[in-house]
Amino acid sequence: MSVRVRFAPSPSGSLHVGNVRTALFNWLFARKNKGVFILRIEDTDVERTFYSAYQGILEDLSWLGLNWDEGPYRQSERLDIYKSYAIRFLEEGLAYKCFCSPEELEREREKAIKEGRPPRYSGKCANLSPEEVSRLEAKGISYSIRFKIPKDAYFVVDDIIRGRIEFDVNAITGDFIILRSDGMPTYNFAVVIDDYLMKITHVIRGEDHLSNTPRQLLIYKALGVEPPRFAHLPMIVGSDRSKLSKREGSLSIKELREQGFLPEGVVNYLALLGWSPKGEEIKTLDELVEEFSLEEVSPSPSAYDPAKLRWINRQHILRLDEEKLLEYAKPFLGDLNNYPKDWLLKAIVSIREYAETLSDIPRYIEKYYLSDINLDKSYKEELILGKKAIETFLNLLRETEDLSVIDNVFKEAIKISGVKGRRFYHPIRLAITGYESGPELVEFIPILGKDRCIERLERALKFLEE
RNA sequence: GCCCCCAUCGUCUAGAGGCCUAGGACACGGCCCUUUCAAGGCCGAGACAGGGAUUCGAAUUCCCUUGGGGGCACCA
Repeated sequence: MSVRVRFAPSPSGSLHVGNVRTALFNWLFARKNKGVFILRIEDTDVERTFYSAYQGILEDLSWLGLNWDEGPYRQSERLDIYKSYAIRFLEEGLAYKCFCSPEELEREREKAIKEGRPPRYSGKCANLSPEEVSRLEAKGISYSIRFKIPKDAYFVVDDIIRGRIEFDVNAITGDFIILRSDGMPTYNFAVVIDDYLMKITHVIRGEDHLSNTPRQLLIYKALGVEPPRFAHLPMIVGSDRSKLSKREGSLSIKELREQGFLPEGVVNYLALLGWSPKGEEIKTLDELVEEFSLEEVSPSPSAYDPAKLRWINRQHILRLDEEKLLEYAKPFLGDLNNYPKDWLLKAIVSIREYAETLSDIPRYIEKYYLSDINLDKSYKEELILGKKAIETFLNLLRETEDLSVIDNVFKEAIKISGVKGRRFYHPIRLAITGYESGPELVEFIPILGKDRCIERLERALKFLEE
C-alpha cells in the first residue's frame, strides 16, 4: 500500500517554525517513500479562522518548496460528512445527545478542579430516557453529540518515534463531544473521519497531539477500521526550554522570508531539529529526501537556535549560483535594482560571504560602495604612516585605464614606494573602503570604479593632513 | 489533581552493552594563513541529571527520584 500523509494546519494565524517542521517531515517522508502528501485545512472553528491565514499557509508552503499532491481540502466544506458519521454513531448507540449548556458544563468543570477531581463530563445525559430526549428536543433545547467511551477501553500504540505507549482511556477522559450544538465537528472527531476517508497511512504530527491519540483510537474502533501508524515529533522549544514564544524573534515563516532567509536555509535548519544526517549538515531539499528517515527522529524536544539558522542560511547563500543569488536578492535591493545588472552582480558577489541573510546584501553594498566613507579618527595614525603608499598608488591609478589588471598597479606601487605587505595594503584599504575589513581590494577597486577610488584616496590624504 | 512524553557539551546531535580517556556541527576562546575579515585552516574549553538494579562490563537495559514539556474544552 502506498504511503499517504497529510499536513493539517488550522488557519488561525501564520505558519510558524513548529508547524512547518511538521509539514516538512511529512513531506520528506512522502517523497522518500514515493507517497502522497496531502494538504488539509482544519477550519472548523469559525471564530479562529481567517482567510488571510489560509492564503498564508499556501504561500508559505509554496515558498518552501513543499508542494502538495492533493488538496487543499477544507473541513468547512465537508461538514455534511462529519454530521452523517455522528448520526451513524448515534444510531449505533455509540454516541448520545447531550443537552447540557456550555455554562452548566463550565460550572461543573470549575467545581471539579476546585475539589481536586479530574475535570470530566459526568455522563449524565447518557442516561436520559428516549421520552426525556424527545421532550427536551421538542422544547427546542439545542444539543451536542457525545461519544460514549466504553468502560474497558485500553490501547497500545506503537509510535514510530517513541515506541510502545499505553493508554488507559478511562483514566484519561470522560465522554467527549464529537459534534457541537452548532453542527460543527470537534477536532478529535473530524481528524479521524478525514484521515480514514483520505486513507492516511501515517499520521506525523507534533507531540502536543500525543494525548489526543487515545480519543482518536476510540473513533477508529467505533468505525471498525484499523488506525494508521503514528509518529509524534518532538516539540520545538525556546532557548529557555519552555514553549516557543514570540519573544524568541523570527518565528513565523513569513517573517523569516521577509528578513531574507532562503527557503533552502529554513528547510535545512528545520530538518536538523530532531533529526540529523550522517555527515555534512548542509543539505538541499533533494538530499534531505534521499537521506531522511522517520525512525531516526529523536523523541526529545529541541531548542530553536537563531544563530545556527543564520549560519546555515549563510552556507546556502554561499552555494547559490550567481544568477540565482541576484534573483533571490532582488526584492531586498530597493533602489539598487536601478543599477546596471552586471555591476550589481559583481557587487553582490564581492560581499556575499559576509551576508547571513538576503537583507544583509543591500546593507553591505551600501556600506562599501555607495555611502560616502567616513574615516574614523582611530585610522588617522595608520593613514599617516601609509601616506607614501597611498600617494604612490594614487598616482599610478590616475594613469591606469584597465582596472582588471589592478594587481599590476599594486606591484608597481610597492616597487616604487618601497613599502610592502600589510603596511602598504592596509592604509589603502582604509582609504578606499573606509573600513578595516571587506572584500579583496583587487576585486573591490574595479567595482567601485576609477573615479571614486581616486576621490576616496584624495579624501584620505586630506583627512590625514587635518 | 489525573494521564502521557522527554532527559548526552550553552544549543542541535552521534551513540541501539565492550570500538567511548563519549564523536561531529553552531556559538565561544586561542593560534595560523591572508593586504584586511565576519572567510578558510589548526587547536582548546565544554556533556552522559541523581540513586539503585542487571551484567565480567552500562551513556546504552530495568526501577525509583528529580527536573522539563504536553494534554485533560461545544480550540485545533
